[in-house]
Order: sequence, then C-alpha cells, then structure tokens
Amino acid sequence: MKLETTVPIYLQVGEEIKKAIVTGKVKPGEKLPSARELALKYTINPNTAARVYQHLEQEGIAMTKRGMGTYVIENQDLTDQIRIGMAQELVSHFVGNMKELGFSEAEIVKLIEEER
Amino acid sequence: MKLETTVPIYLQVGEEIKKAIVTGKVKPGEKLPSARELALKYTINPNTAARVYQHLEQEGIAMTKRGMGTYVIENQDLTDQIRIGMAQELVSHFVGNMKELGFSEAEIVKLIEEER
Amino acid sequence: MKLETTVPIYLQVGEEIKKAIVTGKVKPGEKLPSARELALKYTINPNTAARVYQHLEQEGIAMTKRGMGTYVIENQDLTDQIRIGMAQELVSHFVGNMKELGFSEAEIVKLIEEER
Amino acid sequence: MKLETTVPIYLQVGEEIKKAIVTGKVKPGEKLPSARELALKYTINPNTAARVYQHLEQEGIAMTKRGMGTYVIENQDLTDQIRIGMAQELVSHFVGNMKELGFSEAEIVKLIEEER
DNA sequence: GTGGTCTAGACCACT
DNA sequence: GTGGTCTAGACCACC
Repeated sequence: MKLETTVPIYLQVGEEIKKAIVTGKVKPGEKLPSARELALKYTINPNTAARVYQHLEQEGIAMTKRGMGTYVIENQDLTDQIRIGMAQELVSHFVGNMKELGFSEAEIVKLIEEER
Repeated sequence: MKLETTVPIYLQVGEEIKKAIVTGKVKPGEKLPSARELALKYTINPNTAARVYQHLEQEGIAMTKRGMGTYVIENQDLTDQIRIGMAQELVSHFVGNMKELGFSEAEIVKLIEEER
Repeated sequence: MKLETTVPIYLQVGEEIKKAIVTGKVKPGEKLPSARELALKYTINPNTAARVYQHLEQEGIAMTKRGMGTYVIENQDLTDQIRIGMAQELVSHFVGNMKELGFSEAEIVKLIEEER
Repeated sequence: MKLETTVPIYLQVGEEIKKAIVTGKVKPGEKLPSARELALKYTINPNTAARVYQHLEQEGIAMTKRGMGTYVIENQDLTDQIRIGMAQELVSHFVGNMKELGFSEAEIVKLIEEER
C-alpha cells in the first residue's frame, strides 16, 4: 500500500473544468475564464491557474490563443470521447475497490440499483 | 468545489486494516501487529500507528488489551455490517460522480457489465 | 488490591471542565478556551490540551468547529444527565469504601447529616 | 486546580493495612507479616515495605519489637478512633465533591438511599 | 515485549 | 488566530 499524497491543485481544478466541458455546461468554442479569474474563483495562485490551462491544453481539450484567452476545443467528438474516458476510469477504480471488498459484479450491479 | 486535502495517515492505514478485516484476511479474534510493527511497516511514527488502533477501537472493530496487543473484535455480524457500510459508501460516491458526468443508472450498469 | 496509578492529565483536566459545564459555570453554547490557552493555564503540552477537548467531544459534551474553537454542547438535557452520572459514580465509590470500613447505610447517612 | 500526582506506594499499602486493622480483619496484638513478606505480597521494594510499617508506627497503630516483627497496637479504643477518623475523611471529601457538583445534603442522602 | 501517556516542536487547513 | 496532524523521543504500567 502506498500512502496517498495530495493531488496537485492544478489537477483538481482541471478535473472540475473538464467535467464542465464534457457535460456541456461549457460549450465547444466557448471562452474559459482568464487565469486571473480562475485564481480568484478558487483562491489559488495565478501561476497554478495558468498551469491548469497548460494541462488542459496538453490533454487537447482546450486551446490558448495568444492575447485572447483560453477556449474549449471545437470538437464535440473529442469531448465525448473524454467524457467516456473519465467514466471508464471511475468505473474501473470503483469496480476494483468493490472487488477488493469481495463483491462480485452481480452484487455490485444490485447495490447500484438499490441506491436511490 | 472543495479542494481535496490529504486524508490523515491514521485513517488511510486504518481503512487498509478494516478492509483486511471485513474481507476475512484477518480473522475475528486474531491479533493485529503491534503498534511498533505497524510503524515500521508503513514507516510512520509509533504515535501515529497507535492512533490507528485507537481509531479502530473507537469504531468498535478492534479491541486492545493493555500489554497484550490489539485484536480484531470477535463479532462476525459487526464486521459484515461494516463491510456493507464501506461498500455503500463507495457506491454512493461512484454513482454521484457518474451522474455529474451525465450518466443514467442504466448506463452506469451497462458500463460495469462491459468492464472486464 | 491494585496500586493506584496517576490519572492521565487529559482526564483530570477534562473532569474539571466537565464539572464547570454541568454546574452551569460554563453555559451551553459557550466557547471554551482554545487548546493553546488551556495548555498555558495548566502548563501542559498543547497536544495534551488538544486531547482534553478531543475527549470531551467523544463524550458528546463539547463540539469543535475547525478554526473557530471548541464549544459547550447546546443540550441542557445531556449536561444534566452527565451531572447525575458523575454524582452516581461518586456515591457508588463512597458507599463502597464506607462499607469496606464496616459502616451500614444508616450509619453512613447519619455521618453525612452530622457533617457540617 | 492542582494536577494529581501518584500517591506514594507506602501510603497506599499502609491504608490497606490500616483498613484491615480497623475492621478487625487483623486483631489487636496480632503479628503483621514481615517487611519481606509484605514486599513479596505487593511486589514492592523491601525498603518501601519497611517504610509502610514505619509510617503505621508513627500513626500509633502498629508497634515494632526489635527482632520480633511488627504488631497491631493493643488498644481497641485507638483503632476504633482511627476507623472513625478514616470514615470522616471519606465523608468530608465525598460531601465536598458532591457540593461542588451542586447537590444539597438532602439530595446526597437521597442518592445514597437509592444506591443499592 | 505490549499499549498509554506526555512533551517538544513543526506544518497545514480553515476562518 | 483556530484545531488537526505528524514526527521524535521519552517514561511508565501491564503481561
């Protein structure tokens, strides 16, 4: 077992934005808040905010236009694909953990259906 | 959104042990490693290791006998119940996250069944 | 016969505070001194002072709000109940000791009535 | 408030013996165990055991005869008096504590009568 | 050996 | 400021 360390803030905030993009709360082509705004919103360091966008750009989900700000990529297919990817990641972790607890797939499904 | 902070070490290690108990890797009545051993195993401070057991005792899943060590509680019902509780917590978080990503319950179940 | 050992400091100080609470010297909802103040007042380690409040919280008689301090629980019924419990404990020990000395209940009562 | 420290062992053991004397479990004139025996019985240091008798002698309840051991004083009046003294001490502490908790004498008596 | 307690001092998160 | 956590090292009581 490895002891967890804090997830870097820029990743945490990045996930939050990805989620907004992927669920359509922010549309393709739409402008994201400036790094400065982001820093205020989450009360984080502006450098960290800049790193958030840097990271989203690396993932191909955002695009920075010099002097104009950062925009959501205009590629619905890609955002859909990322949404699926995030879901699969969640599913995979979740199923793994449940199996560690000794639950079968059938039991897992049953518990989910009971959850409401 | 709240930025995640590190989960305290004593809770992380505690969860690990709880998992071992509820899945039967450690049997009811069995002796757990001494606080000092635990400290060596995870390279944490003996005080922190002691806190792990203190916490497990508060949760009613372990019992400590002065000068003799810490033991898994002899109550299969309770450990079963805790196992269910841990599972429900996982399910609840997972389903919450998936719904934030816009997945319906049916879709969630489908993804799990595809996962293998 | 068991030789008495020192009662842990955090319990002694805790009892002192409990007494102040149940007798109304500190009112429900009132703020208790910060752990650091407590440490200075009793010249104990801040960790030990923190443990005092940790323990009072476990007993349900205090509530701590992160970054804001520790407060007396707002539940007069509970504090009354604890007051009764503390008294019963005292009575039980006292009567036990007196009976060991060979006094009957009637004699005990008589001695108390003479005491003034 | 003063933090309690451990009551010296020789006093604790001394109280135990006084109790036995005063309640007639050990008769006036009877020989008490040797310091060596006492040390074994309570697993204390022989010096500490010797100090126990020294203390009982100072209180006038025991008498050491050179080379013959320590004996309970042959004075029933005195032992009775000490028994009363011990009781009064207990009563006084007890009543004091109860009053600190806000109980009146009448309430104290009532609680004792309820205690069985 | 075991756990229980305490001190000393540090860093962090929350308000 | 507040409490929460952690390390480091010490001493003690119990078995």
